[in-house]
Amino acid sequence: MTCFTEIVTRRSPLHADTAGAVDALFAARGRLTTADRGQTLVMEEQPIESVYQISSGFVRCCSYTQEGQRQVFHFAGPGDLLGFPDLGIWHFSAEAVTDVVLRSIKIDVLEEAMTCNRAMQRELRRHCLEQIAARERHLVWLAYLRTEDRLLAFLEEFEAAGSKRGDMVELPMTRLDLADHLGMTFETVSRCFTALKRRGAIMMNGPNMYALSADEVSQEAA
Amino acid sequence: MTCFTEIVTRRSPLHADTAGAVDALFAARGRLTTADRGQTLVMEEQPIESVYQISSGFVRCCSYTQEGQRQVFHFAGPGDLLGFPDLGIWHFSAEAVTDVVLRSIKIDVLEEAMTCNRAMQRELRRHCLEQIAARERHLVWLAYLRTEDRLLAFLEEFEAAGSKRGDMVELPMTRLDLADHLGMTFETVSRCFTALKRRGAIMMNGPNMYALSADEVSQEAA
DNA sequence: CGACTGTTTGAACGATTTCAATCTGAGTGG
DNA sequence: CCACTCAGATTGAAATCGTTCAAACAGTCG
Repeated sequence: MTCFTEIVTRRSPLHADTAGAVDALFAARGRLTTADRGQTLVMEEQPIESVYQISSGFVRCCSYTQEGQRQVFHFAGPGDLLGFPDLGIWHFSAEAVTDVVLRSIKIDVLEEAMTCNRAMQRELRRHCLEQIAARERHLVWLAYLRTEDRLLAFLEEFEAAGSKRGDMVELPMTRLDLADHLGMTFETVSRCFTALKRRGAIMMNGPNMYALSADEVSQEAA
Repeated sequence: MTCFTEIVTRRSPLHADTAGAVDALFAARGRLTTADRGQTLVMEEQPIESVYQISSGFVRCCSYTQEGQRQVFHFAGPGDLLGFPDLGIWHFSAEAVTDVVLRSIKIDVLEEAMTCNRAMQRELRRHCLEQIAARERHLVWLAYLRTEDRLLAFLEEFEAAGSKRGDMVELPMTRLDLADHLGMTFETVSRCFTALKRRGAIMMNGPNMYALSADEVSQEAA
């Protein structure tokens, strides 16, 4: 119906039954905006004026400690929403990992659209729940997986999120971005890629294209 | 007004302006229930029939990996809510860390109360946002803090959450509970307590009563 | 062809886990 | 009242994993 066919593939199964109301709102009232690689879209603590849906490209959602260390919570891609459970101020910064195209709508347009719209409220609530679930999965990775398996878990989730092109998946982010997401140094990320290749868990074509090997995936299923 | 004076102290500042609607609902329609230490209140994946507010005692919210490892996301105490952003099924297990008293209300009573009640909807949304923020703080601890500071960060947050009694704070949970929360082994938790004592960051009275030392707190403020 | 950014690799060091032993306090039964 | 038991807590020593610091490599843009 709309032009979001490939976009919706990044959504979690949770959204399957209700997805649509928010997409429709962005399709109807979203203003197209662009941002260059490296540009900061929104900053933590700033007041929210608009909320966004990514059309193409990738964004890292992150925050910084007093010591200047960066924690990347999420790499948002096509179809993903930015700013949703937030009230009043952004609770993270969003920075373009690649050139990005997004649709924006004013926050009061969204709030108004949500009033008395049970479907949209429910969609928002599911979105919050999925955010929490994602953070908790992430927490388990950091707490229990050694670095190599942590990276593999990420690669699997990233592929499953729908970023597959043909038989290989392209990583839009650098080793340092991954390191700040996975709680390790970029050297360790690099070493883990090497180890996963050697172990036969993945194949790579250059530093940014990978494919999970079939037996590794079925191992996970078992 | 109600009997929740000391309970509300565990709430985050975020709630300050809107807190009340949900508390009032629990006060009016909540059924008192009890659970013994060790008892599982709700299990991950099970359908939600009721949601809860803790009156007294502590509960650990956690999930288990296939390998049986446990990740404790949150220790919920007096005033805290259980089951809120969830839709349909519990997304974590809740187990009593101490004997617990809680109020429960049927899920459809809550859903009905939320309909057309903007204040309650807003309160729920803030609650979701606070949950996400808490998970993200937690993620930063695991990614960037070494074990000793991770434990200290927890002790500070736990005291700030309002569990202070007199000048000492009582820890209701075991070293293993803490370990599964902080992503380390219980031996390391124990060693960290010893190190923090030696460093002068905390004082202890038995293994479960602690007080943060004043200069350590002001260090954090600086 | 440099210059630059991002990636890979090596070696020494340090932090945390693992495995094992010991200690403490609360509750129980004689 | 005391010895016994048991769960939880503490401590030690060796082994492992990840970081740090340093150097080399690759691809891209002027």
